[in-house]
Amino acid sequence: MTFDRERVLRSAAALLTRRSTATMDEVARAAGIGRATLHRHFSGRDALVRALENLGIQEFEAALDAAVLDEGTSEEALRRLIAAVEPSGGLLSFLVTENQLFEGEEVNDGWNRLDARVSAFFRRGQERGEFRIDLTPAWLTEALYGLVSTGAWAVQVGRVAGQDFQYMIVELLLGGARRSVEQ
Amino acid sequence: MTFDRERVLRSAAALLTRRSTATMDEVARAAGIGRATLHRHFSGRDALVRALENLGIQEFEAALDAAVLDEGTSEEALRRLIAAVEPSGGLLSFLVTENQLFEGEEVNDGWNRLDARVSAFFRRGQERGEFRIDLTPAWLTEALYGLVSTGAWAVQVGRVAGQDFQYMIVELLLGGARRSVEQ
DNA sequence: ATTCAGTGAGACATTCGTGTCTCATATGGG
DNA sequence: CCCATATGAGACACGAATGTCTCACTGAAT
Repeated sequence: MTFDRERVLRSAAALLTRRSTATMDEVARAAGIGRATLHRHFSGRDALVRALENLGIQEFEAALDAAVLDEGTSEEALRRLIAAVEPSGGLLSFLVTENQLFEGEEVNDGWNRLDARVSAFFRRGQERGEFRIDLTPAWLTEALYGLVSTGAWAVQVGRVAGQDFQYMIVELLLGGARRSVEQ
Repeated sequence: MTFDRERVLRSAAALLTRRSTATMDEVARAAGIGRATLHRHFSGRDALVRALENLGIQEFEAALDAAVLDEGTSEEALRRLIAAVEPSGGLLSFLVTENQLFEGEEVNDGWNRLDARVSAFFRRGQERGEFRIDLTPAWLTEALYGLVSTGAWAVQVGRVAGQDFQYMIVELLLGGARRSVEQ
């Protein structure tokens, strides 16, 4: 089979999301390639995880771009962001729970850049009077990550229907569980 | 040093939350005991993680009991639950991200029981008209776990002040980020 | 048909974590 | 004060995963 880097990384992400301790051999099998081939393209397990980090950062950044957060109301922008980020949910879920491992410079640079963008988005929303000011942008950012990660996990294990992913996350993040007069 | 099972489990949870791949030796060092002693009390790594699972389940169950969820409004009950669960935040954070590894029966029994209680709480709240009915109890349950876990993590790495833990989680879970007329 | 780059399978040595053991030491009770 | 229990440190073998290598084979381009 011809080597398809993108495909290999996808299946690796899917597998590692389920079992973060999966063997290099298992990762290779899951991708339908031999262990030797896997090693030819990723010098080691670290390199593989690093590549997954970069892929996740790149996809999240692309989602941020695609969502054009400074257009329309903050609520609309958030809905666009969650929609854009959904396909990367599994990968992000893996990275959020695994990012504890690395302290590489470029990786942290990448996350810091993303954090800054998301955080700035929430701050803008607060300044515009669309978001509550008693919840810090840093916390809202973390909560966004957490909910996306939790949502992707819940969908993967079948606790939540895949078609509800966006709605559940956005609605909870925006409106919370309380039943208010507007609902 | 005299062996303190509780203390060892606590430090193990704290360490494993940061790095889930930490060595048995590192776990022992972190607890200030020798590796041999650790092995004397926990026959192996599996047994250690299993003990952490049981401790977490036990603490969460105690928190559920302490919160007397069927007393007062659902909102008050939720605030009590989050307050009661805060001390176990780090441990739960570890278990939530790590429970993917095990498929043991008793462990799953424990989680299923907890899931059922939390889920039933949200369903009751919906029936009483206090919680939105367009978010499923299963999702609210997962979101609760996710936010508690994310919150504990955010506090641990210093992104959120420890004293804000309860407020941030409860407010986001109940009211969301949107600024509404009642705020 | 030939060549050649890339692949899969397997063998191999190495590293690392684990689990067990021994022994000297310390702590605590009788 | 003495004894018993438990601990810490270290040595050891074992197993698993890793990383490297070789070799035969495939498939595609020339």
